[in-house]
Amino acid sequence: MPAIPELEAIRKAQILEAALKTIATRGHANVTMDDICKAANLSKGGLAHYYRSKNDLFQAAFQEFFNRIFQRSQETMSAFEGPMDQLLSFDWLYDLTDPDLNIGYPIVFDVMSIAVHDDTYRRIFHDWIDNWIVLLEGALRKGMAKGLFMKLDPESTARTISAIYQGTATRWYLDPESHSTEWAVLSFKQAINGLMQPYLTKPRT
Amino acid sequence: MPAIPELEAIRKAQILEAALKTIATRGHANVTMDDICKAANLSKGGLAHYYRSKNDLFQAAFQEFFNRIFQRSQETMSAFEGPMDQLLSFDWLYDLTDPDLNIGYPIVFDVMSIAVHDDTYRRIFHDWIDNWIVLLEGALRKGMAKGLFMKLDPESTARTISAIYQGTATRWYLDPESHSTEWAVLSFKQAINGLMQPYLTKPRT
Amino acid sequence: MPAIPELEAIRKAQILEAALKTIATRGHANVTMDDICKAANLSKGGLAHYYRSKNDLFQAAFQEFFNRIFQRSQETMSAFEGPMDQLLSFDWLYDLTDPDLNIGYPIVFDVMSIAVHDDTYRRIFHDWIDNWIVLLEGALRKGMAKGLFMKLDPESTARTISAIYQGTATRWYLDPESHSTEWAVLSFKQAINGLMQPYLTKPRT
Amino acid sequence: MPAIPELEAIRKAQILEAALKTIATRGHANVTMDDICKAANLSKGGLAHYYRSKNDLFQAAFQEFFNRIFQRSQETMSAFEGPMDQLLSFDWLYDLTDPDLNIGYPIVFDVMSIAVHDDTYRRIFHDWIDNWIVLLEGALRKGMAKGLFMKLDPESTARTISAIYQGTATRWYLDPESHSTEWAVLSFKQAINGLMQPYLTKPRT
DNA sequence: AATGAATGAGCCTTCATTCAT
DNA sequence: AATGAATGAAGGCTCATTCAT
Repeated sequence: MPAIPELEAIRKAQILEAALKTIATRGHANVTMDDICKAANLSKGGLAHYYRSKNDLFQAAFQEFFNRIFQRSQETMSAFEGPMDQLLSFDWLYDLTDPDLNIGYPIVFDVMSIAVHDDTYRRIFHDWIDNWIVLLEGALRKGMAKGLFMKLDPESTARTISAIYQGTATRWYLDPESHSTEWAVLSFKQAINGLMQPYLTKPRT
Repeated sequence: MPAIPELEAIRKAQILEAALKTIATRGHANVTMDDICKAANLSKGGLAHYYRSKNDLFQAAFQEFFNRIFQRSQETMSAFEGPMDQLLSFDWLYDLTDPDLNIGYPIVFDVMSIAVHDDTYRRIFHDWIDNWIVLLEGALRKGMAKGLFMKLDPESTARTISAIYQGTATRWYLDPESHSTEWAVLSFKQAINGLMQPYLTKPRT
Repeated sequence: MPAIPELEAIRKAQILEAALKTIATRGHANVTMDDICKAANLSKGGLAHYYRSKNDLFQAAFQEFFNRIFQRSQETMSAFEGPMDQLLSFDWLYDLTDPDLNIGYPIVFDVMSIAVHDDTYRRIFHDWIDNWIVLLEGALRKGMAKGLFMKLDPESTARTISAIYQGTATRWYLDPESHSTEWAVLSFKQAINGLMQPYLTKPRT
Repeated sequence: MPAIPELEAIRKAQILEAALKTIATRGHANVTMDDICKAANLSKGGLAHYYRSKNDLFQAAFQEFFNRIFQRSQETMSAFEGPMDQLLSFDWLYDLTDPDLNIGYPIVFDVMSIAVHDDTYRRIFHDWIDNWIVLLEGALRKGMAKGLFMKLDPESTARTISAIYQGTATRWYLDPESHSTEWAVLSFKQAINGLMQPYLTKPRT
């Protein structure tokens, strides 16, 4: 009978937060359990009480991160009405003052590099993408229904849009001197332009 | 007075090859010097004779990889004449039977995740991108000069194109079940459509 | 003012039982306090309330075991009348369906191996042996008085008998495929034959 | 190409020696790898170079011990001619100044207690016993052939003799105050008396 | 009386690096 | 040039014990 019933949830949140912050700061390969203990103000044993192993903790932390990001994406998107505005709502990705994003880019790069060799992480990555796709698909379907967008396969198109977002954001994050926010936003707009209004173009084969 | 003057070059190539293969297979964070020794058919001491430290070796290996990739990009591109064909020549990225690419994706993911926390690797990544940009820029300038492409800032456009390539290729590699090669190629074509022939479109603001 | 006055005794019995079962199953070196807690359906703190330390608990458990075994030995022996029958009554040692014996062999092996390096356990072992000796001595004295056994030093002879019992039982337990119960019983009978009726033999020097 | 080809054998012997000495002194459950490193004058890494894990090392050490003991038994026995003298030759077991025996008793107790829960150790124990049995069987067969001993099943009888040896030696070692060497030797002689010359007795049923 | 959260020392193992040969 | 023996620091994990509730 725990004195504080929510203690476990509190501690786990505290630990995951510490883990994400530490991993984002140093990179998952350079993070020790001790680092996380210090960041979480807990002893080794205390941490072990909540997460059996480093692997367990890391997976939980990454999962937690993507849950959070999905939540944010959903909220931000639903703040807009127009389908194109919804697609463009993801320019919140270009704001490093956002605490989620601040840790977000390092985390995403870590997950991708791990996913190459670890199916569990690959799954985590897939799930995040798939969730993202569902959001984009919604906007696309609405836009197509309203005749704003050309009728294309919504899922495929959503995947393209999401890939372009990630491609440009990656550059923007890793080499901001050569890739300004303006460049990123414009690149995206131009690219989906060709995607969403192709009836205006002479399509190349 | 070495018996075989080129021995050093031979050994270094042998070691770098072993390192790249091993890193690509297991991920840089999981590779030990012993792994590389075995792959290179050399002893610890033998390896140490050519690369002072793990860090030195890894940097040299990653650098070697990007040199190779740049070489390949350049060669492949110059096999084409038309500017658009040159831009599209990078669909060799979608062939995992290519030995460079087979290790390429894991290496790139590793480099990006390290680059977040290590300026040396960030520089390696930058340089690769910049080299790539120069190639793309060349095709763009030619296309613009010939009136095939709208006149835009060539560097900025090259960066966009390269980012889109990487964005779609990333998805294609990490989740091939949901991202077919056809999807990747088509996504790219549609995206640069909006980019390269905007005079055919009513640009959105 | 405890609600149930016998609670302490109940809990201690419950804990000792759990400890013995667990130690017998896994070996004392592999048993954690947590293992015992689970077996006893008690929490760490609950257990600590009754036994200050692991060492305390283990000693109490081993002591409890030997008390129980002595009790059993005494009871079984007194079910017989004839001195030789009493000596032979210890063939209850060859019945692993007996719950005491089931845990008994592992416990005895553990105690002996600990006793080598720990005087407290050595004492526990000694006391058990001495108690056993007293029982055997009784039968021997009676047999000698009745003229059934040759007159020898009763204690020394009791120790020999007990040692032979343990020697054969050890083999029987650790390698039953090569040491059948019949072998054990017969070995014992033959051995004490030479011991108890030496007047029938031409003693060797 | 090692400078000293026998280095591995030397180091392994040195490590096994250190391990046996340490285990015998403190008991296997209380021995750390560090203890053994110190006793072997090697660093942790140096030790790991020769034995992958604690488990590996311990098994090798115990195996080494029993090999040595068997060797000794064989040599000692073959120094005698007469079958009975050969059976009695094992009274070298009652000499703790013997360096093998000094560590031998603790090792044997450890092995038995581990064997209860670990089949590998059970096997080690079995093999030792079986080797011992072969030696004793040889003497028995010879004695039976010469008409010195009653004709019994040699293996079964050898097992009885060996069990009695171990039974009495165990007491002698663990409680020397109550079990003198004289007691042990005499106990053994009397016991096998009943075993080997039963034609002189009125066998009990 | 009893819980279980928390501590922190201790241990096994891994591994980059050094160095004698 | 090359080997591989040896070092020792560092990390993940276990676990007996303590203590607030």
